[in-house]
Amino acid sequence: MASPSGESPVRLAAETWEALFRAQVAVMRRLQSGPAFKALALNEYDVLFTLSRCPSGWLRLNELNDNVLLSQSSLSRLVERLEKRGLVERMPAPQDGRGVLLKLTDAGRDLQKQIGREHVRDISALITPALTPSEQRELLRLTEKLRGSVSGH
Amino acid sequence: MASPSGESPVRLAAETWEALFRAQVAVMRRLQSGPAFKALALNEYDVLFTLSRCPSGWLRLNELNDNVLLSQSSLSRLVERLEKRGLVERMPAPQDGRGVLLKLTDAGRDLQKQIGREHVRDISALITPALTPSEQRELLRLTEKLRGSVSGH
DNA sequence: TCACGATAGATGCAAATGCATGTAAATCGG
DNA sequence: CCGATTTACATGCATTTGCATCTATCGTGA
Repeated sequence: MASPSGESPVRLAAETWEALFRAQVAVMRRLQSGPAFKALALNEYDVLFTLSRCPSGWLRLNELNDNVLLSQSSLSRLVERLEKRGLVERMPAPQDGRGVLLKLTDAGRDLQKQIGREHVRDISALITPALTPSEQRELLRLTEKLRGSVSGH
Repeated sequence: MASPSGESPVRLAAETWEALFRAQVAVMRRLQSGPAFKALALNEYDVLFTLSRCPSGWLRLNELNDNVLLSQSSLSRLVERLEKRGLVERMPAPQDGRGVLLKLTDAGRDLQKQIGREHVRDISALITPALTPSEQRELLRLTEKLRGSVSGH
């Protein structure tokens, strides 16, 4: 408890991260206990979700890896599993002989949509009673700003 | 892209969670690439950290499990590993014959402090340039509020 | 053009994780 | 007080993960 947070900038930053991380754990723990995660693990759903948001439909494996908290090799095998289950499709990258392009199959898109709907419902049930719309917008703004600063080198 | 976020409450909540989660992933990815995580995996450090913050020094295994994003069985084995490495000590719970109490050993406390220092430095280097102190305080407040609402049933 | 270093992804292997289940102790209902 | 249910933690086993390494391709400088 007790976070004076009027102290050193270093301490404030650490407390802020700690709070962000714990909130993420608390929400995630609740989400994972729901039925939406039976069919697909978090990281697997995350890959389908990211692909579903991709405008061109195709995404490079290494780009995917920036979004997901997984090592390169684990992502490689995760995608291999998704392919075996018929949820994603692979294609060698046209401009780069090393690369691999990924996209959702129809089955993958359907599954993502279905889980996504449940997911959104669960999230809303957790967030809406916790924060006012105005607070949510502020949290959205701050976390986007943080992410932009951190991943944009 | 495009998050008008003036739409439905459900959509706003989902976008807020998405942003929070991605920010967490982005920061965590950077932290894990640092040298502070060589000695100890995230979840292992997290256990030592939580124990270090515990006022009485002793913590029940199931209480620990609320803080960490791990299944009960995984936490059980993680603690077993930490004990084998001499970082934590176990004790049967006095009031409850089923329970197990945990505390840091001196070696565990030292290691936590050492990694914690590096950790705080890395976090500060990521957060401080991203958000003003005032923004950090607001993010801290919002995430603590969210966590309180979610974990407090 | 070609040797060299960097990058994308795959793979062997050991370690970590989760699910289902087991054991023991606590709690509850009658 | 006793049997049934629940809770806390441990364990067997299959799956997932990460590290180190490998192969193939790309980019670069001489």
